[in-house]
Amino acid sequence: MPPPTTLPQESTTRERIVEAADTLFYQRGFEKTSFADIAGQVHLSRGNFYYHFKTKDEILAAVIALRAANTQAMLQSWTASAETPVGRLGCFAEMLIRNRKDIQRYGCPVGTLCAELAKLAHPAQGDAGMIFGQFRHWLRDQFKALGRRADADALAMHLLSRSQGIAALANAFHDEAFIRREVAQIHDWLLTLQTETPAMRTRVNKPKTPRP
Amino acid sequence: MPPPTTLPQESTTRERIVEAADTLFYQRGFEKTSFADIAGQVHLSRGNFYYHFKTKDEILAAVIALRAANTQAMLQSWTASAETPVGRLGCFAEMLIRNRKDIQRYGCPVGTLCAELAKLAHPAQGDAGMIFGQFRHWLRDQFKALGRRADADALAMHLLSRSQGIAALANAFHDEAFIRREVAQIHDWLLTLQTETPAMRTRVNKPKTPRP
DNA sequence: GACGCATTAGGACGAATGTCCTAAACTGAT
DNA sequence: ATCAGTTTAGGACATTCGTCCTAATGCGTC
Repeated sequence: MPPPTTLPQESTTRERIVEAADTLFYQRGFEKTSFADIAGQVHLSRGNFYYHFKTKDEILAAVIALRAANTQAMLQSWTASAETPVGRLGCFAEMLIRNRKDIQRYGCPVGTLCAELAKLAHPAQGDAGMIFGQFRHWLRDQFKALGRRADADALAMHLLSRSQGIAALANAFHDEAFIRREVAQIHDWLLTLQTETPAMRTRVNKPKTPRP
Repeated sequence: MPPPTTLPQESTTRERIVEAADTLFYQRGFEKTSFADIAGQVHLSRGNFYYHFKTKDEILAAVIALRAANTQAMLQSWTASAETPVGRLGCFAEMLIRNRKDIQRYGCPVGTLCAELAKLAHPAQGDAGMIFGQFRHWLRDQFKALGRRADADALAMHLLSRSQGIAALANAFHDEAFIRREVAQIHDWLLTLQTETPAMRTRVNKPKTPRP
């Protein structure tokens, strides 16, 4: 068969492997998930993995790439689904509500993977961090659209940080009410940003409180 | 030898094992740290561990107990070292600055351990979470002393959550400036709490923004 | 039917792991 | 010096891991 410029459907099997690995890496962690675990989920023989993925790090790279693609799609859907920057930022916050059950059980998929890879000093650490970067840049764009050109990145990091903290504690305490309370706070904060006067903005810029 | 009511010095070796395990669990994670790793640090033979600790979970329990004791001591020192509740809460925030190097490399010791144990569905999950509980209750007491009797626990969870988010992102991005910026924000926020009027307090209580 | 290629199954291999046993070494009291 | 109890060293054990090899199978094309 001549090599097609675009992959045909190439990968029913490969995709199923990557999706199973994605789920297992999230639920059990990267290190704890073995070839046998993934093979069991996909009903494949263990040794057969060598055909699709020569090493475990290759699977990890594929999972990170999948998550990056899913993240990009999600960010685009948020961009399309809300008219205003505040509405879009609200979509980001609502993600914590939507995924609250998984978050309480397994934490944030991005945060826990980054933390694990950091401890392993794994080469893919930076690639995993780039998923955070996707959120960061998208959030930054929304804050810029809000008129917060100067401190858009700081605000993006702040909001991302808030979401990470909420996920971490919701996971540790299995506390759904806490998630809802904090997300409501974030919505309130976003509304104050929308209606803030330019004079209030400048106060927030460099070192002091972005009025979280 | 008759069993002394208080342990003598019982444990130079045992203490050294637990301290080495504590460090390694933090830097490499619980699963990734092996008996051989700890033995190497303490210059002991691997098999000898069976004498001191019959299973890896026993070492984990000892490490968690050690961390709980260290946490208690730290909280007491904060209580003693500052006159005002805001000053004490500031000590908590400053911990992020003091430990910024380790946090950037390995994340928060408590948060990353809880996250790992949650994924392993480990029985000691709740014990590790109790270290978060120590911080939570101490913070709650400080907010109560501030006059925030009604929403003290929510404020404690909020501040704890902020610190977790900061640690998570500082770890992912290796960004020291971000830590300093966010900690400065927290200090500013604490000052607003100190000077807030009772009228402003009530607005904050139940569901809406505790004016983070 | 025969060939070529992609895919699969099954297992071998060495290394590492947690656990456990046994014999030696050390220690203090008699 | 002897002895009992504590501590240590060294290695056995079964299991699991990531990796890798080889033979068989499926399948479309000639």
